[in-house]
Amino acid sequence: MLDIKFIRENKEIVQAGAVKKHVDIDIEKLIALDDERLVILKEVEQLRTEINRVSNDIGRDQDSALKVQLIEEMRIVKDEIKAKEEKLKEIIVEWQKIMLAIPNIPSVDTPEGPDESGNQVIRTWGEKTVFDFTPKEHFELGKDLGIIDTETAGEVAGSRFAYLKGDLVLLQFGIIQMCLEMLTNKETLKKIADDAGLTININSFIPVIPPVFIRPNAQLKMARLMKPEDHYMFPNDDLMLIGSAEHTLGSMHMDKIFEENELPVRYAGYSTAFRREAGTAGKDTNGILRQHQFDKLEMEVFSLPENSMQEQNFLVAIQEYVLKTLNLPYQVISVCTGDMGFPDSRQIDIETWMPGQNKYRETHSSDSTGGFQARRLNTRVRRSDGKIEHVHMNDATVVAIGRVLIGIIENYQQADGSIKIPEVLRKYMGGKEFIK
RNA sequence: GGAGGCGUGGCUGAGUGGUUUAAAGUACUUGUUUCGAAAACAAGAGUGUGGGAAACCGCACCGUGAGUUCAAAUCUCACCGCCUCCGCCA
Repeated sequence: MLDIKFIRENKEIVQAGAVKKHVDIDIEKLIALDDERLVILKEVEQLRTEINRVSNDIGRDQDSALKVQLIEEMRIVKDEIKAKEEKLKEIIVEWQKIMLAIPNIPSVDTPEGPDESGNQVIRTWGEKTVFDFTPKEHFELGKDLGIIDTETAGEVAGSRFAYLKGDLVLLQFGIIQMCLEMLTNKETLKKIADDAGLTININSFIPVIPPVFIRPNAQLKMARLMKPEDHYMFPNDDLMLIGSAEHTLGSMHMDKIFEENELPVRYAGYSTAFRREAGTAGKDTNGILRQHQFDKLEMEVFSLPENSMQEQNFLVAIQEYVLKTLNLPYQVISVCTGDMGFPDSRQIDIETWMPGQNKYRETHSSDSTGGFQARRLNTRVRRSDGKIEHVHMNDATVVAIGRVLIGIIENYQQADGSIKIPEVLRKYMGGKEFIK
């Protein structure tokens, strides 16, 4: 959510931002409603002042005849307030509807574009893996090795589910373990920041296993995956399944105030993510690229406003460090206005080279939301001079399990159909060199 | 799932319808004192919102939402959360 004062003073910027994001909003209507809101608010407050003043007199007064008369008068004022408040309520309902529908404004360095075709490659790293045979896709390798079983999962749970088995499971937990060690090691974090040319406060990440259920009310404040059909809903319990750990990490501090010296607060949340994938029927149906259920390690950072841009650069540097450590070729993408998330001011994605498909596929995302989510969540910081303002929030993938596994399977595949285990992960797999 | 209790500012905690502008303590900020600190003493200070250049003024906020009343932290109802006990359970 944006600040109504900011909207009033910068309506051209807000309108232009929405147009770039292809979101329809009616700012003129909002401002007209807001004018009306302020007028009635003032009237209600004036009437209330009168009631407060007279009621105090009534409590103090001993003259019972006068009392009866004043009470009678106040009864009329009360009815007047009631009528005005009802009107006010109607206006606020309409007002909020528009406020919630206004997207965050894209940063100046965000490329403009209609959809993902407008995304720009910022940089690439690593050479595309070279094979002296024709590389296969992950689902074929996975099936032959008995480590991915989508057929049984299809019968048991339906499409877009899978059984991951054997060494692939050990590989998953090895990756997670490696990443958690990295995120809780100040020296490693400092090295990553230094290499990226960032001078930032190195608070290590706090590992979290968050709830996978969330109240729709809290989810609305995160402003993420907003269409109801994107989520698994449990109306009997007023709950929904999260689409990312971000949903329950970001809402951890709603209605809370940080002290300036606590920030940045960084979390690394490990959870299963659930997505209905409505409207993607027929897309990426093979294997584990696009699943209803996948595990993910996600970063969520609360920072001072002036540091949030650096913070996003840091998160991207961490993502690149992970891929470099695994020696997976990738490209970094600046996501354009037509493709970026509703609450984002700047979105950076990373696409990892998938030789089986012969293309880069999205494996990481990094969202800078500025104060947009924090305003909805009412998450603030008390500065050292006592002033209170909204924090800035960043979230970013460390590893999305299905997709990073595909990256390893396809890039590390051997002519005989086995998969070489990246050296850094072998210590988590009993020293094993190959999955075969 | 059943029974009981509780929810007040950063924290502790008083307040059961009307000079309550939410007591007091603590933590916090500033000052006095000191070579410096501690201690002591003094003063200041909640959040949001509307108006104002500012000083300041108004309104709202005691888990959330409705209601009763001239007047609600206080009474009523619903919901949420926490605690204790019982039941069930990895």
